[in-house]
Amino acid sequence: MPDGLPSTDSRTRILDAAEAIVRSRGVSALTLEAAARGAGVSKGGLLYHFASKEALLTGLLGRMAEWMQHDFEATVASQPEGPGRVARAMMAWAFALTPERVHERCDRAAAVFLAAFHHDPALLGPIRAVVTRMRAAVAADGLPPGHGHAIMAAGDGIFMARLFGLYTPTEQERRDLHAALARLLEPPSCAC
Amino acid sequence: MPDGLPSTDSRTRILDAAEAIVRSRGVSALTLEAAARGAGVSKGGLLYHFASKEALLTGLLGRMAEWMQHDFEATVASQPEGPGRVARAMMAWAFALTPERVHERCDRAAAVFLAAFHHDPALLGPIRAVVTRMRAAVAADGLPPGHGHAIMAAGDGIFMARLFGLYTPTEQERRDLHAALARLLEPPSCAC
DNA sequence: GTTGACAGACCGTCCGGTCGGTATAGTGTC
DNA sequence: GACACTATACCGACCGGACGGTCTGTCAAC
Repeated sequence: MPDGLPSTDSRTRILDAAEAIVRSRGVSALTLEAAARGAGVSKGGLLYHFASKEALLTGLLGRMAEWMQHDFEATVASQPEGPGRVARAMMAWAFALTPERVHERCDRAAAVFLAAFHHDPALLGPIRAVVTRMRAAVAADGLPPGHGHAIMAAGDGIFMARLFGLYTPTEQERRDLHAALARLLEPPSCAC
Repeated sequence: MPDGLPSTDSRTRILDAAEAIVRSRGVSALTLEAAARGAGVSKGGLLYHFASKEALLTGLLGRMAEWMQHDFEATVASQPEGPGRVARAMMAWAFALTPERVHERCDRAAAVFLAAFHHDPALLGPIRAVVTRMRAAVAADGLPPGHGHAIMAAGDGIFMARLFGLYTPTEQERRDLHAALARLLEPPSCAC
């Protein structure tokens, strides 16, 4: 056959299909049969690769945790060294100039989050580990205490807004938000 | 009979029980039977008051939206007038001195959020309306653009962290976070 | 002929929702 | 005040469908 889209291995296709289902039709639509159909395999085929629904979700989360870790590290590495480096990376991560990529990542993460959390909150363990590492990196960033965490919390907040579809900031609002948070990267105002 | 705890009306008891189930055992444990048992009525009794599961969730959300609106307005009213009043209220709301009350509200909101969202994201409509009003109030607050929204986003972020159990800031971290965000309430630093 | 990679019929359970019933309180009416 | 009727609040057996998971079968490749 001519190599088309389904040339990737079944495992990956199943994970992609599961993610797509949650994104488009919600957590409650993620059934084994639906994921199998989306990946072009039968239910039995899916269960051959993932022995249970929990295994499927674990696979989804593992992939995402790994990707988060790598992507975050890469973003930090792309920032110039010096105090606030990690915080700047955080802002670049959350407010990158190309919103499409941010939204893509955001939506995928949201889908995996919700699906795993609904099945069993304990499944979020790998994500918690990544977040803990991020928080540690932010805290040891050379900024005054709390500043990095404030930026991170704000990033989480707009993530959540998107997760639940609470609101979508306009481009201008995003820029203003970015500018406001950037103040936290500067040294505290002098007392003049 | 001596008026004891179950003196409240069944409707309220059912809503309370549903909330409690989601908080203690997760969204997937919220079944009509479980909620009925928790409220001390039968499944038929529950369905007498809430004709469907969706009606139950709508009731839960309506109650919470109403409470959010009232509580937020009261917090704003408790702040001194002037620029940044709404933003200060936001901070007081998210970082009140008594974490127990914040956590209580936070956990209840989280439970309702998740349950409704899982059933049908469209159910969050009333919450979206409240959030939209809050954002409008924050934007017309007299602060430089973006500053209020940054504070609000940070509050949302720590809410989400608690929602998913990602991390729990220590008391010191909360104070530092508060101090950092408080900088956004001050006029931008002078250029000295 | 053995193994890896599936297919798909089937089963048990669970859950939302229906429905016929019941106890109690209130209301008209003679 | 006895009786019929109605409405409210609730009970719980039952149904139908969906879903996770099992199991047997298939089939090409080595």
